[in-house]
Amino acid sequence: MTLPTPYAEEVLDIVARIPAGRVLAYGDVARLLDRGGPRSVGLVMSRWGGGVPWWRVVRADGTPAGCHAGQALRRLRAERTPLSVDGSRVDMATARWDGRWPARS
DNA sequence: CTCTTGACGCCGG
DNA sequence: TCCGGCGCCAAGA
Repeated sequence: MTLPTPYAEEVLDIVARIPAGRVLAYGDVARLLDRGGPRSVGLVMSRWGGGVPWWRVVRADGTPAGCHAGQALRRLRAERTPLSVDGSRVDMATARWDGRWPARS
């Protein structure tokens, strides 16, 4: 297991800040960093995503990525992330994080 | 420097 | 809605 590259550190930092109950698409992370692309982010998550809330990063259409789909859906549901009616994907329209901290009461 | 590899995104059909 | 195809970008060989 090689150490995270500087770019990877930036990606992981963003992911670590996603509030519970909200999500980001791979492409969103890249745009917030204003660097790289969706695939680069995916590559980082596959190698070093284990230390951050990886289930809060999903595809642009709201479906969790790859082999962890089942696990991800479980966790998302557990933290009350808005899901589609059939529960198979995240409701991106309401769950997408804008990069700002949640409004507190 | 070139080529390949992905937990991706978008645009048709 | 569900595919297929092409573009995308960091990393490593």
